[in-house]
Amino acid sequence: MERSRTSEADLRRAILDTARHLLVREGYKSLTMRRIARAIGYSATAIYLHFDNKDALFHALIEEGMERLYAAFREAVARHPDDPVQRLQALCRAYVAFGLDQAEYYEIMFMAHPEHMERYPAEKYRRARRNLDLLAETLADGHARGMLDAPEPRVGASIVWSSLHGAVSLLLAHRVDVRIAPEVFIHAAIAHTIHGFLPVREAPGIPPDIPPALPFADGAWKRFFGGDGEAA
Amino acid sequence: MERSRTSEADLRRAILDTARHLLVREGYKSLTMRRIARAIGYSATAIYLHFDNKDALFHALIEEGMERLYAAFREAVARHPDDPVQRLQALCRAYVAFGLDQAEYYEIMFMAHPEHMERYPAEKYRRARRNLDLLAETLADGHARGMLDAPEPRVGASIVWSSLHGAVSLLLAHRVDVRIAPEVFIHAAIAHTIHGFLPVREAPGIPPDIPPALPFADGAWKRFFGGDGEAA
DNA sequence: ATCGTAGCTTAACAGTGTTAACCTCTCGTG
DNA sequence: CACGAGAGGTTAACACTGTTAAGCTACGAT
Repeated sequence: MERSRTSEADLRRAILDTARHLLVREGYKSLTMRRIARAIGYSATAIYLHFDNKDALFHALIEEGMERLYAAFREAVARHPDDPVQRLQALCRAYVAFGLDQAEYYEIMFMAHPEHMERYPAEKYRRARRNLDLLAETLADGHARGMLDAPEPRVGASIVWSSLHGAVSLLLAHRVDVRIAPEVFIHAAIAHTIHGFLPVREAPGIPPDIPPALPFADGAWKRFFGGDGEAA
Repeated sequence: MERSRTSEADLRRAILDTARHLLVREGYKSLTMRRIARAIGYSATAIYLHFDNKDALFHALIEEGMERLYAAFREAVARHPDDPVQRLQALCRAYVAFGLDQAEYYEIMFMAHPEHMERYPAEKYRRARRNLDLLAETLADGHARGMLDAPEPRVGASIVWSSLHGAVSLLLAHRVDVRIAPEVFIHAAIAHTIHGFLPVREAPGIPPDIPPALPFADGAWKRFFGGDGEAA
């Protein structure tokens, strides 16, 4: 139809833009090949000339999302160059804000079912890793200054991510107790995430460190981790 | 075919069992109406005589899953009737163990896309709420004894859930950094979750409480929460 | 003996992702 | 300039999906 917009070979660009818009405006379930094609005035199969399959299109969108999140993260870091705790808090806020504000982006980035991610090349998660690195550096900084208890920043960064991801995904799925105001929940989630890295004081009945050793006696998750050792 | 098993009108039971087995053995994507039907020797439409639609079948499975989780939770509570911190830890372990051991159950219970949950009657989440109640009671107990800092147990319970859910869902999606051993990550996630409720000590540059007021200056997530006020 | 209906069937619809075959038009080379 | 190659697009089709409409069969009650 009005094919003037995609005059050159940047149809790939048009596909991605349309996919993103469709995702944001119509929602996840409306993101189908035929619908994208119809929106840009091409046939569905034309998409396959630029993307191997729907997964590949998803991966491209995920990379874009990671880039956006990274931009938000860097801005948060730049805003608090001195205080690592404040910086950590700014990062947490940036993450939650990104997740709620760009909900559909977040969904395909972090909530897409593993089935879609099977063929995902682990290579491409480098962009995602940069975001974790910013968290790890902040934790390491705070640990060095004695303000945060994060002896293993890399693990700590994943914990921060994991904790915030839980909050965002439950919010997006509307699974949080209705009697709790969203703002309260968000504030509590961020506070708890940071709180978990603050040094503890001795108190009655509290071991200096949460118990040691293996978290489970029996091999509960062995079945799960038995099959494949790689992740991303 | 061999329809002797479903001699009576408990075909509903057979559908649920088959769906669960199929889910566990073949994975999420193989859980289709036709496949379930074929497995029990009925036609696909026969399922619609016992369930309104696929969502309703999912809901039934979710309720079963919630029941199982509740059983595991009650066992954890019974094992540590005295120490709330130990009890909280046992609950955390039970949750993670359930998530990893019954991965497919966990997926439809907590990771199914909101699209599937649109028509879900909020009423039915009462079973889910009981699990949160056990967490809340434990937090309240610990708070009363000065061992845990959880002034609002109901919020705290959701935070615990949220935190663990993040860990489990990232593990199930194989999204955790490959350089971190799963056992290490799991232990750190549980430890951090509990740690977040331990009283802090004064330290250089750390405010007594993580900052007050609204977590965001601009109305970042307003678009998200603007539309619908109900959740579940 | 007949009617109603519970319980199940087949046929069909509107979708989905994806592939194969074809068509057209431009561009580099003999 | 003529021509073959191939880039970039098309339609038709396959094997699926959830779901609905219509029809069949057999049994229990009147």
